[in-house]
Amino acid sequence: MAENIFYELLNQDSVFIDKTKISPHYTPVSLPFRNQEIKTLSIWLSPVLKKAKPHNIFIYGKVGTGKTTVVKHVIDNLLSCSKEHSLPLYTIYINCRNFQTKNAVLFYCVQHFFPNKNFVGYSKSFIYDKFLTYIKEKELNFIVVLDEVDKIKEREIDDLIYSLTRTNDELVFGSVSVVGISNNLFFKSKLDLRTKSSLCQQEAVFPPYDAEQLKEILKQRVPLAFKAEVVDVSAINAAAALSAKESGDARTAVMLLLRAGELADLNKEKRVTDQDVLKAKAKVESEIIKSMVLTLPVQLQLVLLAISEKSLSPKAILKITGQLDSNVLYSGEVYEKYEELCKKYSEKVVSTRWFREYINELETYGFITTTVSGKGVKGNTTLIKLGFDAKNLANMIVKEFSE
DNA sequence: CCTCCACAGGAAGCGCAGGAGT
DNA sequence: ACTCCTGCGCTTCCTGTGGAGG
Repeated sequence: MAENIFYELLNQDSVFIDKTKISPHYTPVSLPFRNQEIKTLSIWLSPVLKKAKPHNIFIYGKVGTGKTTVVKHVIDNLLSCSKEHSLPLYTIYINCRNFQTKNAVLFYCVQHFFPNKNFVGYSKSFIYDKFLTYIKEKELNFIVVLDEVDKIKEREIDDLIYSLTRTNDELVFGSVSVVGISNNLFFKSKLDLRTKSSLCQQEAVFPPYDAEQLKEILKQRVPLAFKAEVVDVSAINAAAALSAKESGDARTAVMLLLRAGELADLNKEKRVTDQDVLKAKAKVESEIIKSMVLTLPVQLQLVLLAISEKSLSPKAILKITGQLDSNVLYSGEVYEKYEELCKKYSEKVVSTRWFREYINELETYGFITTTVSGKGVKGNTTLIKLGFDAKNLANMIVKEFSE
């Protein structure tokens, strides 16, 4: 009989006892270094316990600073407290990555109110009416958490916030409050002035963790996820230091240890060392890039592929004179490559004008950096430099196209 | 200094999809 | 069911810019 590798994997000694405890999706019971934030948020939301309307709240902080976890934690506390006193509190958590328009958000809420009914096909005004009357009749204190609120389409956001807050004018009892969470610093400046003042009545900023704090967070999680004494102190230190240097992001710190543990299992090692963490780093990085690339529209993927393939070809390295960086490309030659690739994968070719917009977009996403041409180049062109490893990126995208 | 090159980026407009109004 | 309207992605056209080369 052929060997079934699963038996081997199942029976093999693992460094883990419970992998889920070290995954980024796990919500820890205690939230170290966030007591102040929990307290403030609780105070801001506490008016609902007196059936009053809390202010709208806006929370800003980088990825992996515990925003979502803290909010969910506070909401849970609030719910259990209001249940005990049988208060009409109703909360909904929405990740706006999946609901990017005003109607999608309202629709989700109404569907949440009436889980047994199907509202597909009903008009917008009907949905809003249903939303309003439900809150009105039950005299609810309604709190919507809009996570990643910056993902809502630009024109929709003002409308959404306006609709939600306007509801309060129609209510004698009950209320609607919004908790917005964002990791985009520029989000606030894009808002309409009135929206800004209404959404950001209360504001909290979650600072990144430093290396010491990350170390503590990991130390708390490690005994839950790993067998006793298998994780070296140096491994924890390395994971904390690496992610503190990059971003102060607890999510990557946790991911680093998870992947390091998996590497140790794969190599049948009994311990997780700092070497494993270092090896895991490259893996985690490419995972992050991959998830970014996969969410990109096809056309942007093609442009990115053109840039990475062009950076790989030796022609690009030879071409530039003197002191300029060897991996820099002209926008013109990238466009030619892009045209070529479009034909190859039978996709539409966009005009040069729109191609420039694509280039700008890729820069705002951080995939590339661009500079205007200086000396040594005739005319006025944009020089493009890839931010990531060209070979990896190219392989990743090509794989996507040949599914 | 002028002209040309190789673009940047604004303005206007086009075709289409999908929602609103009737 | 039908028109009307609107926003989106894109093209076309155009003016502006700064170095290279005569």
